[in-house]
Amino acid sequence: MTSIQDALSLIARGADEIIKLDELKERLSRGRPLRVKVGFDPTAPDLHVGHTVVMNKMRHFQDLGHQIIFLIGDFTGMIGDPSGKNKTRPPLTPVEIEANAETYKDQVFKILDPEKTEVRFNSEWMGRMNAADVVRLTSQYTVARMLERDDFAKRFRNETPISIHEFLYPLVQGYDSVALNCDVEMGGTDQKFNLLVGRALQQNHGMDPQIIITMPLLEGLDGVKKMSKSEGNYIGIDEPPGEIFGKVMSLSDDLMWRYFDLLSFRPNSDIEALKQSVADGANPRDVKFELGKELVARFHDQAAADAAQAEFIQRFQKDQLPDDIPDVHVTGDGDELPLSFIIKQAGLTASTSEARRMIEQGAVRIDQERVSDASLKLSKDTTAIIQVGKRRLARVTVS
RNA sequence: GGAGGGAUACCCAAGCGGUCAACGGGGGCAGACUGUAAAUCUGCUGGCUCAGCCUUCGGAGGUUCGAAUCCUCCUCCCUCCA
Repeated sequence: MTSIQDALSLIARGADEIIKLDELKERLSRGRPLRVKVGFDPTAPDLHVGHTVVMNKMRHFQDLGHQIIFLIGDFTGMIGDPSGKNKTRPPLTPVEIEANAETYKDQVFKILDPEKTEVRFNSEWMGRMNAADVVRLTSQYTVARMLERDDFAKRFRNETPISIHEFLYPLVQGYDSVALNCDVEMGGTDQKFNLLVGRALQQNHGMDPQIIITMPLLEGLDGVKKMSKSEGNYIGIDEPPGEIFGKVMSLSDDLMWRYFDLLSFRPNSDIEALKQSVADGANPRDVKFELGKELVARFHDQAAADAAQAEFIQRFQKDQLPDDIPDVHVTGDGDELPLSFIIKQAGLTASTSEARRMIEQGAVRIDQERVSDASLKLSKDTTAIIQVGKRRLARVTVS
């Protein structure tokens, strides 16, 4: 049995804030499994490693024997979380929500043990509410307190529109905690306000307020903006091994440590040792290899991780061709076809104009030989490996 | 309801009758370099089987030898007043 002290240090690792630590300590000392909720909007079915920061923490709780509740906000999804932007999201159909929820589950269970996870939908209780119930819910919080929330406050001050229904989001999320009788709720730092509303509502219902734990938001590959699909700066957890590995390798040497802190399951002592080794002159690339392998192994398996590294070394360090090269067939009128046309037809560039530019910039190689003539033509019945840059290539047959 | 401001390529943003396929920045891509798809430096960043041709500046018309730039109408967004 883990001691309370050990449990606390594991829970606190990487957390941005715990409100309140004393309550958590007290709750743990009760000796029963805690009910720990994390909610997700089923808006985007694709998860990226940024989402897993919180999931990793769920995993910690699960490992400590607590009850994890994976709440799918199918009802709140219709509102759209006002955290951040002002754009109203289009409402999802039940079918889309169901499909997204399934995808979510598949991906989440790469980290969590499905046997020990309670999956719930908040339409379960929200869908049953009538107008009177909703009025009762809204009576439990004031406009003034709503406007304490930073983004509401800003929008109000700047006279940017705030729709009334947006106020419902935090209330519903808070009510979820009442309905589920939660001891703990976690989320990103941007969720802090919503999480706090849960505490207030629980108290109104005569319950002990939940402890809230916020986790930092992970920066995207660019190291500046937070990771998000729309920014394209993400590592998706269902991406192929080579992609995950490669994207980790594209992290700047500085940003890599942030990823270690928030994504690695390695103990702190390990990470400190790695930092020290780099400070002592070790190649940061090799440390990055370790991170890349850990993530590939988590979302695929160890063999895939080793293969991804081997492939990376072969391709980018030794500049050799990969093992599996896609075959593409290109056809057109005339006895010979312009190379730029072939490159585009093969899907290696978006347009022939771009293909020409690539050729002019020395990015194109045919059977490993660099080509510089943008008006080069290839005769029919040739088969060659065409490369555009380091990452795009195909074995192309012209006919 | 009234008054005013704006809509330019992936994003931000110049341009205000020809020299504009459209400055600059971001992002992206490529090259060089390298111990990395790090960092740094450089280049490119409408389309086309491309020494030429074609289509772009919210939409539709119009003025003009010539328009992103002027006029008319339309659509959408924003600000202020009520």
